[in-house]
Amino acid sequence: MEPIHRQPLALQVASRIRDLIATDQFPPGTPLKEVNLCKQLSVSRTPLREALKQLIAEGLVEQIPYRGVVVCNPDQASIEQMLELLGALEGFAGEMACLRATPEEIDAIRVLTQQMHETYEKDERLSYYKINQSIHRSIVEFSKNGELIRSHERLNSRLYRIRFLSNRRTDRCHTAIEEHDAILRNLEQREGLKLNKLLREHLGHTWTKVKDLYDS
Amino acid sequence: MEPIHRQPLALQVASRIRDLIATDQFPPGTPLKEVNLCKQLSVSRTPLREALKQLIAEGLVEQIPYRGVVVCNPDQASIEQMLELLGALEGFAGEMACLRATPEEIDAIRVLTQQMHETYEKDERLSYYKINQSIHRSIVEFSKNGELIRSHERLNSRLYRIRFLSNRRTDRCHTAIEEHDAILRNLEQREGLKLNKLLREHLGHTWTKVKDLYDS
DNA sequence: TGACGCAACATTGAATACAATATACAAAAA
DNA sequence: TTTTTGTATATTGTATTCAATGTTGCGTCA
Repeated sequence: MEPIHRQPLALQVASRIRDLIATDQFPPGTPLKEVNLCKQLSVSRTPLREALKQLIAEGLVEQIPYRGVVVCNPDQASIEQMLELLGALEGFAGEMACLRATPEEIDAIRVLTQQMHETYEKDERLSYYKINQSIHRSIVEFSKNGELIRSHERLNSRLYRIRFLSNRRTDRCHTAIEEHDAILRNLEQREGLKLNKLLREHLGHTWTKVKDLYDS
Repeated sequence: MEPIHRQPLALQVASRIRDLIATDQFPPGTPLKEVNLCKQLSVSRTPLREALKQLIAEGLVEQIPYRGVVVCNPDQASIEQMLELLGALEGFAGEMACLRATPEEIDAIRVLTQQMHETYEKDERLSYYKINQSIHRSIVEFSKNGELIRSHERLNSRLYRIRFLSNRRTDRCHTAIEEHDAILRNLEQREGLKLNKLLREHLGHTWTKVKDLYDS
């Protein structure tokens, strides 16, 4: 039988705060005062503090001794570095996926890419964004490397907000679609090295879009 | 002016436990019982629990609800995946280092490589191990990507113990030395792609050595 | 008028107390 | 003898309390 998974309160609290940051309800710089949050979330300070410790370890918030915890406001350089690393991770994952993905898994990517086209045509920003994320996450999963999957997940969650804002506010661009077609093709043909390069460049383009958002 | 860095108790506790795990004083499977550790470290449960939360986030220990925290005992598959990822990170770091390292920084690698030779000849295992670690850490630093540096640091700390044991118990092998010479050469000549490949292979060889240790 | 110092307040850091849950062992029944 | 069940104990999960530290604002003195 499938065992029942329990969620300690601290983990639930951490997830909640993570979402609040990702959706910009807690924008960068927001001070996370313990007593306030306790009341809002109806938990006591101990599990809240443990949740904050976890978010600190994830790099989503930062703590200054005796000054409290605030939502991180990564500068351009940090975001560039994060995207550079994300590109390296996804590129490597793609390379491994070419070796390890099953035909059925590649089919799944094909379906998602098709859906991406449709949402792009209809200019459905949110769906487009989520499908895009699914594709990238799937490729990483198909690398079959659990450590890689977790590392990618953590880093991606820190970039979620900024990419979300970028997707919503910048003009849609067709090159991203074309790149995804190329990604699919190279995955189908198991061209690991090319796919690696392609994914790294793809993330590089994401950076230029995010940068535009910052500069404006 | 450089601000004064304070160390909250929880961070100090986390560092201490990390060391205890790395040096095998808390071997895998050791249950980390809160009240015991409290007394041994002379702190109360709150900072200890916060420290444990951090170690959980790092993947060094795992927690089962209402069952406590135990030191992780990664199986062969996990270690292989971790080393595979570490290779990808270091390879990418090397590639970036070729673009960004200063001549002085490359000099530093040269010195370390020379020292490595000396400790190898004298069969000074511990020094050899530490210099080897320094070289790899330096290359990653010279990538000038803070995110990459931190990711590498975290993953490396989880592998510290197993690599330490491997270094101590397996025969020394000359290919590792030769590989380091090649690494230095390619860094000097800014051959990013070759260095990337080289570092990935180098970590792959580490895996075979660790695997031998497990199998015996 | 400006700067220094003191005091009150706010907030985090740490410790302790209490509740919930799991495990182990023993007793009783089949 | 074996299995089951209940109870005691140990351990974690959570809440509350106390202490340490930082900040702010006001008053006083130069």
